[in-house]
Amino acid sequence: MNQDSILRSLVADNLVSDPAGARGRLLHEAAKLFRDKGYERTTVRDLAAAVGIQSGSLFHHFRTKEEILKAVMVETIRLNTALMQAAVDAASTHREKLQALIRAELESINGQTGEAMAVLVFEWRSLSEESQVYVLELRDIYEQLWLDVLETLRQDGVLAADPFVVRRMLTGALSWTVTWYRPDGGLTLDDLTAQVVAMMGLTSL
Amino acid sequence: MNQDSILRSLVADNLVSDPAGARGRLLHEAAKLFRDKGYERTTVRDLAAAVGIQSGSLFHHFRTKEEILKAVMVETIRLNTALMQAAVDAASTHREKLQALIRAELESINGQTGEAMAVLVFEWRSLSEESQVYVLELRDIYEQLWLDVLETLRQDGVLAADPFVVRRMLTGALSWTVTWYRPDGGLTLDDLTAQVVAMMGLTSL
DNA sequence: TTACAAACCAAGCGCTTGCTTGGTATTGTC
DNA sequence: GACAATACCAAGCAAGCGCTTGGTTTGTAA
Repeated sequence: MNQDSILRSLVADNLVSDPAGARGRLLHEAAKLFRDKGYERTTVRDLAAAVGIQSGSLFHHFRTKEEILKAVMVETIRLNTALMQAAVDAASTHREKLQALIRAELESINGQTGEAMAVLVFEWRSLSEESQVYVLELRDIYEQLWLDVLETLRQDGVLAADPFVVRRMLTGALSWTVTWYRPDGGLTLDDLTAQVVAMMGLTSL
Repeated sequence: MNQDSILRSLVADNLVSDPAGARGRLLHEAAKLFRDKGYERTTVRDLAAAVGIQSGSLFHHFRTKEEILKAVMVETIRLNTALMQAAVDAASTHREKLQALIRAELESINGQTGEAMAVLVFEWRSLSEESQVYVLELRDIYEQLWLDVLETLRQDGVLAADPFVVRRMLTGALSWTVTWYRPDGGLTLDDLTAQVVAMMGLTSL
């Protein structure tokens, strides 16, 4: 299962919009705008212009502006949960599984889905409370993947800290890369992954 | 130099507003509102109401709404730079200096200045570009403190990763605590500091 | 060709926003 | 007690916002 086939499978199940379709294109542009300007500063006119339609026409596809934000977040989580699951499954040892997770999350944050991931981190408060509840449930599945792997490492005696705390620290550390990491800065994602592993004192893979 | 005397000294030098004064109170309330609702969602009417005046009266103290955001950020950085400097100076060994920095930053993020620190992290994009440049300069001083300490640890052979990358990872990890850490959750800030140190494999202090 | 729904446009409504204005209390100073 | 500076209020303006409306085009299938 490579990344493309995972995406296609999700599209087929209607869990993620086809990036080539009208809805998918809008969500992609919306993610870009939301990341660059913030949700509040992005107007429905901006969103409409980005896909070449009138602002009013947006409301044919989405009932409210917030529904667009929610869709961006929901689809991003769905895609990334699937990608993470695949990354874990592909790795064999516990340490490799962690490394695979770190690498995959860095990829999510700084690669194709980067805009949407940044939105997930920084535009959380712009979601209505009920949407937050829904998105949070999806996120729990995603988080459990991490916690399971970290727990095994703890039992192996490789990790000294609490898995729960470690995961939250890693969430922050990895999310934050979106604010400073640039692929063309002489540091590849593999390098970055290695740095994180080194920082945790787990270099001896 | 305890925290209170540091604050008083900054107030005396007019680098930070007196928390008891009109301006200081407004900035404190603004930080709270900006954190809770976001800068864009907070109206000048909200800000005025929080200190019991009319919205128009705000513009007697600040020329624009954005100037309020900028002031919150600038004063927070000034205060925290001084606090960090004191924390480093008070510690003796290299490891203790790092631990002191971590502890101090956790305190900043989750203690008294927590609202303002959260604003600094999450409302960055709402600053005008020229304000960003100014705030960034202040931040560099602050960051240099960290880099110096991390570099010594690297030379000691205790830290395997690049100080620059480590600092950025720590920035993310520590900032992120604002989204999940609650002092009443059975985990003290000392515990949390210990967890971070443990996560970095530096437990043997 | 006809029928019908999905996709879209042009216009604008009602409301909220940041900020301005002209004037009135309050405070500090000699 | 005079006088200015400071702090504030009450009212509202211009612009921009999310979203609605009524009508037109486009795509699809019999």
